Amino acid sequence: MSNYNRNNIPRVKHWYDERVTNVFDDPRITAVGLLFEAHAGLSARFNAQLEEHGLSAVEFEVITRLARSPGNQLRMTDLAAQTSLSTSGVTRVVDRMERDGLLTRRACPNDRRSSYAVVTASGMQRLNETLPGHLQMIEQWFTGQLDPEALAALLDGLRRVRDAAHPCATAGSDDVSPEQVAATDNATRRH
Amino acid sequence: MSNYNRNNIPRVKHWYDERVTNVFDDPRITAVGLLFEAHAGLSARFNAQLEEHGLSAVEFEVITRLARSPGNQLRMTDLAAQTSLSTSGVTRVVDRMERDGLLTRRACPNDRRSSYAVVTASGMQRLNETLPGHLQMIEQWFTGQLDPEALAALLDGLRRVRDAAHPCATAGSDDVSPEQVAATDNATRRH
DNA sequence: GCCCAACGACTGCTTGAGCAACTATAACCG
DNA sequence: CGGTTATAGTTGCTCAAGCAGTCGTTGGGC
Repeated sequence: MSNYNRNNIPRVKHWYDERVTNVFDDPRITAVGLLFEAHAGLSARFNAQLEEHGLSAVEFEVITRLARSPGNQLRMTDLAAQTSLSTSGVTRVVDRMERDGLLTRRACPNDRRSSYAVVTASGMQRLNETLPGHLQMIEQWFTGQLDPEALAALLDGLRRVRDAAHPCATAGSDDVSPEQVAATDNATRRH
Repeated sequence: MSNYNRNNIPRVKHWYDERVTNVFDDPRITAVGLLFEAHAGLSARFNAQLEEHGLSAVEFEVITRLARSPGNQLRMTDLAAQTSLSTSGVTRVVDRMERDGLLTRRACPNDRRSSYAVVTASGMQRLNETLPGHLQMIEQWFTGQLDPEALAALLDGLRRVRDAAHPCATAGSDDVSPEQVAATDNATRRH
């Protein structure tokens, strides 16, 4: 370590003004803050709308992921891998949603250890009631805030960050090969 | 195909390919997924590094926000407004951090209802140990993933989404007038 | 000065999520 | 086959966080 970088803060790049008033007001922190606050803000908006339909964010994610899977079903483990939940978390969400009639468990014919979570007719109906409003919220607070080029740039940047940082979230899906999943999964999934 | 949009999903716009394979694979959902997965991925990376220094994400946010406030202190309520926590949540985080010697409570001289949370010397030291690695993580997984223009575009887009959707989070800070805070706060803060 | 509404912080209770331990099944291997 | 190991899911325990209710304090109206 030479002496052009006396403080032990990593060397800054040149995409921001170096004259910072306070060490803790680092532009990198601000950048992260921007992403996190955007996320928090959207979450809050979405939660409010989802709650009107009696769904929490995780329940909505679960039912959506099931609904777009073949047969409207997914094995518990695959569901856990696709969501931000642990397997025990999935057990409990499915418990609640089964109690509420949105989902059912179905035994897996080939493997008696596995069971599928399946969306019921009532669950599909709930989703159909919820989704239009949800898409509207997305347009209102997210995609509609930017013109097409800016949005494309934003999504492009997000995709790159996601690809770099995200510890995999598409197990059991058809658009990702299982080997690819197995390779990256479980390494950094949970802190 | 005359009846290709018989479901009640709102009509899609034109910044993406309209030929979707599945109603639930709407590009708007994908866009949100991108943002949320980027957030989740970064969170996981950051948490891992913070945990090495014995800090949770909220604790790090708390101590950072205190450290960049005048006097390394903030009233409990203002701290709550700046973080994603409720006031009772702040009470408990500060409890834990006080127990761990990172923070102290200090009575407010003018208002005996209020109390300040103050960073201790030990807390500042912990922060100084943690911060360099944290900034390095940000560069590694976020800002360093993109060239300057792409990053600027990303941040610009995020800023606009944040400004639209975020229900205020800078109370008690000097860069925002208190009236401005009071006006937007509490309206949509918590679901 | 007195009263009452507003405010700041704290506490009891509940909920949701993760980890670790456990059970049942499957796969592998000799 | 019989035994060992790995996998799928569930359950007990713990912990963090929010809501609602409480207590002390403040400040405005009279």
